[in-house]
Amino acid sequence: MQSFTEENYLKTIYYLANRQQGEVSTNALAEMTATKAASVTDMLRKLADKQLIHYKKYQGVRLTEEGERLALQIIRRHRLWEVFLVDKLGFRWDQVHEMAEELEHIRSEELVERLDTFLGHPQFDPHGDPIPTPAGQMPVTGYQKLSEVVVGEPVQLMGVLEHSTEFLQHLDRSNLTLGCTVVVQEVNTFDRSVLVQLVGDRTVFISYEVAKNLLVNQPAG
Amino acid sequence: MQSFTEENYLKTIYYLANRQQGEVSTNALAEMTATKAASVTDMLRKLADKQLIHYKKYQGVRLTEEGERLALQIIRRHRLWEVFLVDKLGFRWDQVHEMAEELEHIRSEELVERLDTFLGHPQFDPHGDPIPTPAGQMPVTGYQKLSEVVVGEPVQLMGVLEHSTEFLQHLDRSNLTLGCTVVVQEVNTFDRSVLVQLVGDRTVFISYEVAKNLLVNQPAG
DNA sequence: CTAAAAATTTAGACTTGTCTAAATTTTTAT
DNA sequence: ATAAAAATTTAGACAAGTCTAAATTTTTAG
Ligand SMILES: [Mn+2]
Ligand SMILES: [Mn+2]
Ligand SMILES: [Mn+2]
Ligand SMILES: [Mn+2]
Repeated sequence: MQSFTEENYLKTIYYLANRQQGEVSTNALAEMTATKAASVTDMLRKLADKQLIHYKKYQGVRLTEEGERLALQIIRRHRLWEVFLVDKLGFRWDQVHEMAEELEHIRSEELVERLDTFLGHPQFDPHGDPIPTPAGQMPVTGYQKLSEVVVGEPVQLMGVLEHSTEFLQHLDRSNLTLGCTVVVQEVNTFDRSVLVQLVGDRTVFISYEVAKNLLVNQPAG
Repeated sequence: MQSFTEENYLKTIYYLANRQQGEVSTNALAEMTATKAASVTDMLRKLADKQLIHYKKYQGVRLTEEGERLALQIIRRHRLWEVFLVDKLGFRWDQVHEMAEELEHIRSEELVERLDTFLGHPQFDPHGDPIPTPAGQMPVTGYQKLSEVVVGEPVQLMGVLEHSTEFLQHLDRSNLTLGCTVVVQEVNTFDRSVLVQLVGDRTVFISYEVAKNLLVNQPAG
């Protein structure tokens, strides 16, 4: 049984490992968890003792199989609670992350599985992130960033890489919602901003900063 | 902002104060929280510093107005989550207490109020306990114990005083569900056990140990 | 290759909530 | 009324998780 803190470290290691190559560094963890490197080192020793991470001093860290299984379980809980908060309680997608940060630590296998059933076995959370399976597998999605899409290709908005309230509210104000279809009309080489056609709606200007945080999917075909 | 531990102490003080007269003792708190008296003393000093309790050394403890408001807020959350677990997720009434012990500490005013709305503003939890108002008022119920009901009076089963899994499952096995109407047919003076007629069903034998933990209401009239 | 910079770990300390053992206060019983 | 018992508090300690400052190791640059 892990503490809240240990669970948060596991989850953070998982995220960092999946957005760089190779081992996760002490400093990266310190920044992400808003603590100091010395504190991270202490925790890494503890997680290594519990066989949840592979850890060699000065060499960075990697989850063990068991550690990854636990991390995915926590992410599953987080994302299911986010679906609950949006679908059932009517929160907006920019309001739910902090509450899910607490709810994800509620410990009961049966609670999570009943919640999953109650929600209709959703595949994605309100931000388009895939929900890991009960067995601890992360579904793979073949999404690419909107910033990499070529002119003329109709694509569907499937997810976001940035989860801050500010970013999500900015998307709302731009009428960009998950599932909507867009066509890139123009890419400015100077600042890499793009002009997109919201199918059945208006045209929207999207900065590179925003475009590189939007995930899209080619519609079938 | 209080820690989980502080919240649990406040809740426990509230419960103990409402089932005895006057001040709550250090030992009673130690037993209820499964800690030692010395630990309780330390916490009482902290809660007194925060003005959540009235505390004089050796003289027992009493909630301040603010302390009571917080205690009732926590009890409100606990009971609403229990309703959610039973009504929405389909748990049995004997399965939900432990999960609610964790869920009650999730901090978000808006979450609780949206949950309340989602559940249809329930007045009672799955054990018949009244749900405190958002403003922190505990509704009063004029229930009496089944052990005090006289022969011949039809009464309705409204709540339980004991919440253990064993007790609740025992009631299930006896076909005693909240809301059912019963008539006491016989009271054995020797052991105070009672024989009751389950209206529209069979006759059930109820020991004093069980009867004194069942709360009933006179049906209108 | 080697010295400076950067990253990481170690040492020692603090906070929260807990404990045991000892001291103190209150209650109970003769 | 007073001694014994019971309840409570104090003293000193510990584990978890954090911090700052100092020491160590690795990386980077010249
Ligand atoms: Mn989130
Ligand atoms: Mn999410
Ligand atoms: Mn309960
Ligand atoms: Mn209850």
